[in-house]
Amino acid sequence: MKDTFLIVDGNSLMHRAFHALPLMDADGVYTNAVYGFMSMLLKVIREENVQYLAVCFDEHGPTFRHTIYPEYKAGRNATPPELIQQLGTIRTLLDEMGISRFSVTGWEADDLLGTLSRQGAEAGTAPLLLTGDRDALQLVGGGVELMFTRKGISETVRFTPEKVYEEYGFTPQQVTDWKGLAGDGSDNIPGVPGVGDKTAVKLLQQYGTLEETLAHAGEVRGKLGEKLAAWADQARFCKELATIRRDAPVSFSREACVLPDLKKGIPALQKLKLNAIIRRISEEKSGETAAPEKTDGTAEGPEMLSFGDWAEASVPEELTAWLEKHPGPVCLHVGERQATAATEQGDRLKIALGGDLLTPGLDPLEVLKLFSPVLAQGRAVVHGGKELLHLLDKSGLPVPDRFVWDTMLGAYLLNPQEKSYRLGALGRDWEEDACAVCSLWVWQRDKITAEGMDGLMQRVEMPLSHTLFRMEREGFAVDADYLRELGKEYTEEIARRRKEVIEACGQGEFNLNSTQQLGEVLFDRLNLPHGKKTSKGYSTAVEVLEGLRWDAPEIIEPLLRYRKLMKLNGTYVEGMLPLIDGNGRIHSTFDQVATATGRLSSSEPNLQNIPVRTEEGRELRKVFVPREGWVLLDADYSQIELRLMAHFSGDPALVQAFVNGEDIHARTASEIFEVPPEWVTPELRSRAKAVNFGLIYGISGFGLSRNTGVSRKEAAAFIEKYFEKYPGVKRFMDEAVSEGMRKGYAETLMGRRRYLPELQSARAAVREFGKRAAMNTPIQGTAADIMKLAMVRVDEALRKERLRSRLILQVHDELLLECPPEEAEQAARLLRTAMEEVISLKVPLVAEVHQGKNWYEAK
DNA sequence: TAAATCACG
DNA sequence: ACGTACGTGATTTAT
Repeated sequence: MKDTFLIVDGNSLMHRAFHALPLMDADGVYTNAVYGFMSMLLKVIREENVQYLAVCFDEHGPTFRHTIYPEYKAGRNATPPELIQQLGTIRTLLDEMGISRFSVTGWEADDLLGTLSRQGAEAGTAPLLLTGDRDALQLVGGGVELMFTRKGISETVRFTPEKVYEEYGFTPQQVTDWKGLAGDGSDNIPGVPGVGDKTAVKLLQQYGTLEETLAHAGEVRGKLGEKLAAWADQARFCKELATIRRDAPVSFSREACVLPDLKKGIPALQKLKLNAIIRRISEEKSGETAAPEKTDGTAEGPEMLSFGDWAEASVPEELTAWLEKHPGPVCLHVGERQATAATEQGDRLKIALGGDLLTPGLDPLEVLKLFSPVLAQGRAVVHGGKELLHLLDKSGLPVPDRFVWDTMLGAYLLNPQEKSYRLGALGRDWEEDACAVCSLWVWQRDKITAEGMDGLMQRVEMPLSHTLFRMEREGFAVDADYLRELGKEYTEEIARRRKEVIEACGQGEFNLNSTQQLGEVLFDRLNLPHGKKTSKGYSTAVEVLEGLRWDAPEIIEPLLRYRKLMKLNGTYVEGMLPLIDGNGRIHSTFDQVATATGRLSSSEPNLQNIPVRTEEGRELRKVFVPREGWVLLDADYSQIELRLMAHFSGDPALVQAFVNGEDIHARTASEIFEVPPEWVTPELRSRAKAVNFGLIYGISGFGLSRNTGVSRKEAAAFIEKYFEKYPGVKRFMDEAVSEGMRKGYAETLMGRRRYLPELQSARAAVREFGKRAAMNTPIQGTAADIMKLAMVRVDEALRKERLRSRLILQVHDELLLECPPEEAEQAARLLRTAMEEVISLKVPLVAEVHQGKNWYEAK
């Protein structure tokens, strides 16, 4: 694997950071752009395993482009003085940290990027450009890739040549042709008058280059042809202007650009009080011997801030007046006996609720109504916002579309494995009031930024809670009559099968549901071979019973059938019927703070485990229907976890397989069993599939053998063969474990963490579990990140396009929408695009969308 | 409240 | 020499 050489357009990144972050004034020194710059740089350094680093800047004064075209970049707004000041600061800081910095009088940063990336590629590194300037897209290719900053600073999109084409409709080579035709307002490059972005793309798709386009100007009909002919020279000139030079007077050397130990830069960062950056650097490895730090994520907790005396409101006017006097973010809490509000500045207020003759208090609903303006203005800080949204909605009050912060979600990101996310459980013995919310908020926002999770918080978890609220409110229609009908069939057969089993056993009545009693009858009285495990008796799990098929088919067959139907009827029919509301819909709850990996969970009812694997169970999906006259859309990611394994490992064979759109399990079979693709039987493919799953779960020979029935020896051989054929995957798995040991946690692509104290355990079995979790969490967790972001995007797009279609369910890698039939096609397109383009990886993401009149059909 | 079982990704 | 596939929730029985 080549070493990554990160080349940064310093000016571009500073501008992005400056405009993305609020102006922070620490002792009269503006540091928002410096902070944003360093934050971004660190993020990329960590995520991309950067070995070499160079930061390029523009020099003051005219460039060679100005000498041939004095109007170049004319009309631009002057750089604000607060930014100019920070440009100086960052240069000094980079020098003090020992990070190589390039700038040459008369040349722009772009040209330095062009030159260094060419030299870097020639020297055998993998150059990666970091910029927010689209001009630089022309440099992509020949081993050079580009990270484009988007939406402020916390999100980046990676561009390969293919991605450039996908996104813009032209190749990197055509960027200059495109600018020659369409021009560029921000650089004051005119292009051909009357030719805009779209026309330019169309021309280039037909003719390939600017020169070819101009040569065929005669064929182009109408005004466009005339314009092309008339402005041909200007177009050629503009192309030249837009062409980034790759021969600037700079030179790359590994010695000069090697990434320094960032810890050495801490004193320089301290001068600027960039504490969040310092904390992040301190967590990074430095050499081999860095001791793993606190591993449970609970070493330090939030402190209760100090607040002034309680203001008390006993009439609505007092509360309203207080809220109006506090224009910034307000932390809110509505408890059993009192409602409270608090601000970061230390003001607080309480209102007694309920009340009786002796202690008067306001109506809770009334108080909620008085909080309403603060909520509607999006300046509320809350704990458990989704529940509050339901409360507001049910009270007929306006439902806000955003909060400033949700401390429940913050606590989850900081440690997804807390026992409870109740407010009282998070701070030590705090009262559950707005002061607790406020204290948590202030502490969390720094901590989350310092840990690189602000983007995940702001762009994923916070908006997702609103999406989930809407999904829960909408619910999913069920055909209750059909469900009851199925229940009747199940119940009848259950009774028949029960009799059959009891009779066949010949030991009199006993409770078939009791594994203990069943075990006694089967293994003690009838002396069937109790093949497997014991703990408080014998196991009667399906695997065990299946092993007894030949010993006592007259018992086992009806027993298995009984178990199956019992499950279907008990859990899915009996369990679900009471949950249907007056409109024939069920409203599952999506828990956003339930899992260690970042996935959602679903309960009451759990709609994420509705049967599908057997035809019998699958029938149940016919009861899940869209509302009258509408249709269901079902979209699922194809092999997202294996694709992520390909992305993370970068293993060429695996990446290639996905890029080529191959049947991945068949391909794996062909590789590890060393047979030509056309010889791969279903049996071989299915074994390979089990191996692939095993890898995602953190492979072990024993686990694979138990799950597939092959011998341990064979299982071990499969794994060995796999790692031989896909060495990148082996490297990735080893790296995941050692990183987990080093940092104390596993991390996803978007920076979500799961602490792994198991890796420090004295018990080998626990440590082994920790290792498997270290391998699995980045994969499962990143898949969760991606799906969550996709959901936010889909929801956002549906609302923006004013469609009536709505999201109603998520099942980890699958999304369900219900939509009016006339919207189905548009919604399907929107779904697929949003899901596939939510992030750019080394392999394509593929989403398949199906439509149907119930869930059975749509899947 | 825990353990066993089984439904899903 | 440890003893395991990763992540969930619902139901039932037994304690």
